[in-house]
Amino acid sequence: MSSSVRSALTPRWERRKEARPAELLAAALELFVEKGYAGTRLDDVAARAQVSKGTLYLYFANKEELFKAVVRENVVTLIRNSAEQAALATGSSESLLRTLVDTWWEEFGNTQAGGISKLMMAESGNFPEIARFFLDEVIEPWHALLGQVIDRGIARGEFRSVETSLYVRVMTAPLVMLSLWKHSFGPCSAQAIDPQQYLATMIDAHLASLRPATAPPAIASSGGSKSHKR
Amino acid sequence: MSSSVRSALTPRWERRKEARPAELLAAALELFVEKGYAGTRLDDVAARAQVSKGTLYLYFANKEELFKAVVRENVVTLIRNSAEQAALATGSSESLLRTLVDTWWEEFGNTQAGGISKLMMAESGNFPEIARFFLDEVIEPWHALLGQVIDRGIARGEFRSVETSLYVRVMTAPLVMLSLWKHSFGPCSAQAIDPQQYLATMIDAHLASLRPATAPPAIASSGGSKSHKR
Amino acid sequence: MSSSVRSALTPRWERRKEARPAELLAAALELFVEKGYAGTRLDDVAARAQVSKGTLYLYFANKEELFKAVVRENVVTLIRNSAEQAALATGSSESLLRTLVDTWWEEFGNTQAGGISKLMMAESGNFPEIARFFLDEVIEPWHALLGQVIDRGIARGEFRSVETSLYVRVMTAPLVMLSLWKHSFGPCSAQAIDPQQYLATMIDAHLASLRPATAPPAIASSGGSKSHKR
Amino acid sequence: MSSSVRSALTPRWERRKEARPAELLAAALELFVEKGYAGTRLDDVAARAQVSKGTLYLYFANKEELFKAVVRENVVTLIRNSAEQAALATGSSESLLRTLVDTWWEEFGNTQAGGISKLMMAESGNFPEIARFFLDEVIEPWHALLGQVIDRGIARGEFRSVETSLYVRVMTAPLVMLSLWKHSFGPCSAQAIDPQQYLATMIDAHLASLRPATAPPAIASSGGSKSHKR
DNA sequence: GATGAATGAGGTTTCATTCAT
DNA sequence: AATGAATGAAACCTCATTCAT
Repeated sequence: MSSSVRSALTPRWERRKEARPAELLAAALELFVEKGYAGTRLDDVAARAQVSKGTLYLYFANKEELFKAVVRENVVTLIRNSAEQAALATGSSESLLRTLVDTWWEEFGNTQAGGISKLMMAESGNFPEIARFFLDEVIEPWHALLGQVIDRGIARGEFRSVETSLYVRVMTAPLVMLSLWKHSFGPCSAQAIDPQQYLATMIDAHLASLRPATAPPAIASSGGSKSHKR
Repeated sequence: MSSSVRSALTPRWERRKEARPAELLAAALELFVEKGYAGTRLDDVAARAQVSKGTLYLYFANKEELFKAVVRENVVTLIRNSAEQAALATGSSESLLRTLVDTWWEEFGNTQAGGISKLMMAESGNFPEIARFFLDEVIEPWHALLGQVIDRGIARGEFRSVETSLYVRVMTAPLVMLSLWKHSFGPCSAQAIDPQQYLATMIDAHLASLRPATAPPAIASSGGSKSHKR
Repeated sequence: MSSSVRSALTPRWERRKEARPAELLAAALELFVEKGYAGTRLDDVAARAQVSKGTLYLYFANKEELFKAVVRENVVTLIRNSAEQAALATGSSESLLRTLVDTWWEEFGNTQAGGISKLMMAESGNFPEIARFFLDEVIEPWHALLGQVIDRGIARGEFRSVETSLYVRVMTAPLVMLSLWKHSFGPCSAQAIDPQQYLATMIDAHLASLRPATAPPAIASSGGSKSHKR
Repeated sequence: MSSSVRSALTPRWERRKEARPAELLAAALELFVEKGYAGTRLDDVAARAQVSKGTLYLYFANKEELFKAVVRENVVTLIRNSAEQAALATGSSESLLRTLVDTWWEEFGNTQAGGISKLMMAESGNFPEIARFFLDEVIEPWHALLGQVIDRGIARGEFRSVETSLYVRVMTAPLVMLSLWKHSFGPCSAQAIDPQQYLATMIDAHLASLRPATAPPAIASSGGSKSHKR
């Protein structure tokens, strides 16, 4: 409410001023993801954000800080997304898992922010501090969230017993790889992967894997993979 | 004949000369993996190989060619390894899969060359040509090899029917991620992942997933994960 | 209008900015002429223009482009000069020729830009494109201009008939050589050539050569060389 | 005589040894003329002479000395040639001049050594010492020789009186320019100059110029240009 | 707040020169 | 005498960063 009032009274240039950091971060994200940290020139970031190079330095102390800000900025979005997921705890654990995976792709993996993962993979060695941050704020929460759902399934007898801490990693790997692929080999590869089919294959595999050995609920198990085509 | 005589008499520096390219490539691999392409200075490569900067240029036309040579050099080894695997096609498909995964880790993922994967993820955008090469010479052959084993299992009734082309990707993802992790977040992460347990979890999950719905051979299925300590 | 106002108010550094390219080109011209293309270091060009090395690259993409710009910049001046000459078409062809030669020396040969000729001689092999440019924009126009005057003399019966296209080259050679000499052996040679006397000798020789066989105007013929003061 | 005896007794490799410097100088000459001093790499010189780079240093202390040797080597030949010319002092001064010019072209201007002139023009600033040498050993002797012939013509009443010291320069300029052209703009220029016609034009012009005002020997004067075949 | 011209440290690359064999 | 691998100084060029306006 207050924001709408302010926007009406705020002169155009002042609104710009407040929008600046976001514009700069957006431009920087694109370029960092596309070219890597070292390959990104601040000249280009400024050009893409349509400001002068000097302006960048009004908002970010240096390239490193800009990079960190890009990661942090997009990481908070991720956290927000994954936190939202945590709420929806109704229904079967199977459907919960399916929803979680689908949402992950829509809200994160398929987002420009998904490129953040590639960035962190490539640059974590050079920015341990920010890697730590990403680990704490994104990876751990995600593992926790996913682990909760699996533990819930085990507790309710829907899933067999597994070592959750490892299983979440195994299950997450195909998700992250899908995102990485999009930003790395994807453009080079002739036959593109269809994300929906890939995700369906992955979730079906794991639901099959998690089904208790003596499991009778075979009704819903096979439906998923067929219905999930794009 | 003369060559064998020569090798006995060959002076130290001449033997060095023949070893030089390999030494340079080894030094370059380490640094590229550690610092990334742009972050690696040729000064440092030369220093680590204990030669002068100029010597690098006797063997590689420029930094880009050095990079390509590093990838190719380590890639041919991979190809050879994965090709060797293809030969051993006896026993149950389950044990074949287990062996394949174990060997993958020992021969590639846990090797310094495993860092190549991280390199390619990070730099494929800047070197499309070499990315294509990696795709053709490593990824595709691996997918084909893994696919053959799965298809074999399906044909023999050991596995349920799956879309192999997608399944191999889903199954490969945790392997690659394990390797990536080691070179990215690994050093930052407090609690290290135990590779053996991780691999056991992954292979058990997929064997469970692949087991036919009416699967009777439940005897051997669970043993794997428990026995793979360390 | 605004521009004239601005120039009065324009701060010092801004006026510099506009003058920069010219200052850089001037410094570069001096050094290229003095040391040759390869012998000229961009450090020195920058130093002579009292800017940093990096500033050069704000205005010229690289050394080659700087060189080309130097030639082009000075070539347009030459063209302008030679074009001006074309206007003066009154009086005897003899006096026209004398004026042309004198002006050539004053406006071109004796100018710093005269060093351009030396540059082109030395570097035309390495810069065929720019050589072509020089040929089209300087040499050809000059040959055409000189040829017109000679043809005029022939048409008016003042000169004997000669193959103009060749004659202009023969006549131009001593001019160019004088200019080259100044930038090559001149500094080494003990006894300097007096340009005025040299040019007088040259023009007298050619006027004598061009005089029709049955030529009666012997009065003025010998006077020229003696009367040329200084 | 002694040389033929020696060549018979000298083993092949020893003759090679003596021939080496000449081969090296020949290779160096070609490259210096083609690429200029700085543009010539010793690697290429060695390669063209089919020896290793180190071998060059057995014969020449460094690049500069090689350059000087190239100039000297080719200059002594020139001197010898021009000295030989001095001997033949029979016949009319006109025919002497014609012969001198023709021989100059055949023995020097049209020779690969003619490229030396271009070299000296371009590099004299960087090698004052060698420029001095060239001046003393080539330019001065040539001027002297040409001056003698002109003075002889004046003394015998065949030529009008001119300031010889300047006239020789004016007359030499077209010769040198022809040689320079061949190594500079020649390859760029569409319509090639025909050397014979050019030289005929030049010599005819100067013979016409030198003819005494009351010149009666009009019989032979015009014939030259027409009779110069090819 | 915004600009963009200017800087200069630092990287890649070249090539004359050396020297162990 | 001949080699050619190795060197390292020096050149070109880039780009993050500063600062006067």
